[in-house]
Amino acid sequence: MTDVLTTDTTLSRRVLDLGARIMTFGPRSVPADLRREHLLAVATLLFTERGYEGVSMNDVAALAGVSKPVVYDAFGSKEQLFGAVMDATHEELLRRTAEAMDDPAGEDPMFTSSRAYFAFVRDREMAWHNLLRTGPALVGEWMQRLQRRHAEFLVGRLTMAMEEEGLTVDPARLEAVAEVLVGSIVSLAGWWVHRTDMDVDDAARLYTQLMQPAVHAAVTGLPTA
Amino acid sequence: MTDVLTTDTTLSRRVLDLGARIMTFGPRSVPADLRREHLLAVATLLFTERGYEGVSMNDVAALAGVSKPVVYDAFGSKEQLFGAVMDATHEELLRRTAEAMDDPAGEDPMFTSSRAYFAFVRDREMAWHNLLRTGPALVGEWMQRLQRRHAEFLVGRLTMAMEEEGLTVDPARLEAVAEVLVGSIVSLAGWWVHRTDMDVDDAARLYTQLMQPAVHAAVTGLPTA
DNA sequence: CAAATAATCTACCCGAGGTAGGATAACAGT
DNA sequence: ACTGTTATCCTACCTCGGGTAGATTATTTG
Repeated sequence: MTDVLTTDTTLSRRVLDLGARIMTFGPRSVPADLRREHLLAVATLLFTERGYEGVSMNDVAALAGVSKPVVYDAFGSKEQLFGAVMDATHEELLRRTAEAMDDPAGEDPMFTSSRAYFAFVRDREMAWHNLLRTGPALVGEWMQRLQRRHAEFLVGRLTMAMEEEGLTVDPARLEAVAEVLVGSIVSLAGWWVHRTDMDVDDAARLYTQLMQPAVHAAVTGLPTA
Repeated sequence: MTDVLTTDTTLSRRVLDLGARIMTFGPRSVPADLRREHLLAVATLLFTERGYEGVSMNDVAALAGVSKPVVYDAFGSKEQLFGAVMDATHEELLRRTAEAMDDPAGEDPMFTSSRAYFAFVRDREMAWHNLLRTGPALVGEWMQRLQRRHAEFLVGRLTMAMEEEGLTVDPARLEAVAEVLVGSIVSLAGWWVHRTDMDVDDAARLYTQLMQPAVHAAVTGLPTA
């Protein structure tokens, strides 16, 4: 509740800059888009630090030096405000990966873009966690726990399968494979569930066709196939 | 608010059964575990139909024919109640995929288990959507929108890459690949972010090594490699 | 310098999560 | 059977936070 300007300096920087520009307007009445921009910066800062339910609209208004209805005028609701923050943050993530794709000479774009992705996650860890992964914190974390559990289960299975064939694989790599398998099936299911032209078997076939090679690659250690 | 017993007959069935067993206790005072089981069934039903924020603790208490503190006695908070519901549902999902893995003779376990997964999603669509995917509904849906957007972006890129090499691929298949790529990188990043022994490049290398073959498989159409 | 419009504030509503404290039922031991 | 203890349950309340009504003040336009 006291000093908020702890972690992400670029975020607080932005808040302060916009705050300064607003100060130049004498008593009050600031153009709507500037206000909006400022509020967005403030909200991004707060949501990043404390997550969705850790921040009240009063907090946002207070830190922006303004009263609540101003926030509601600019963004219609808390969810829309949060959505705008997510959008902006995700936009930056996408931009960074896109740039990385065709940036240097020769390097595999899949490698460079995923590197950009991981780099973003690392140096904006709070944002990634509170904005892009677990919207509303506690329940979101529960969901991750479930995925984790699923992944652990798969690790067990994979280990068994490996042992049967007398193969040994780095455990960390197995974990990674499991994680990728869970993430991709969840994601694929979300895409597939609204398609009427593929039945369950089609989906399973597709999934297997896509991910089987990934598992294979992890086990044999071949870079590309 | 009126009839709740619309979609999932097995859920409402369970609620009614437990309700009946409770009726046999004359005036009142029902053993704690039975109460708990009943409440869990009621909550599962409601959350499945209306999602996390569509259901109040009052709703749960009312449909269970009981007063609010009873619910709070059994499960400490709304989040814990929802968590218990998630746990139980996810448990069933896991059980079904696990059974499918080593069930029949000979078939590829990756295929059979993923088929079980997709089958679950199809015939428990509300549960999958409201319980396992988007905990708190509206914001969760926003997150999915972002992933969707990311996937669409990738579809564009993949299409370009294909065209450059003079390849043509079924658009639906491209979408599936994109979905799988996004889901797996999100998931892998969530796993990796707490590891100190892998830097950004390691992560990107690993991801590329795993998923490159998946893309390749989609393009060439080879089932397994 | 009015009239219309934009920006802002104070004061409030209300729904929902959560709890305090008491009442009633079930059960134990004597 | 009676009494003390424990388990179950309810009524009545608190509080916090999202959201809004309506008045107030600034800014622009004719």
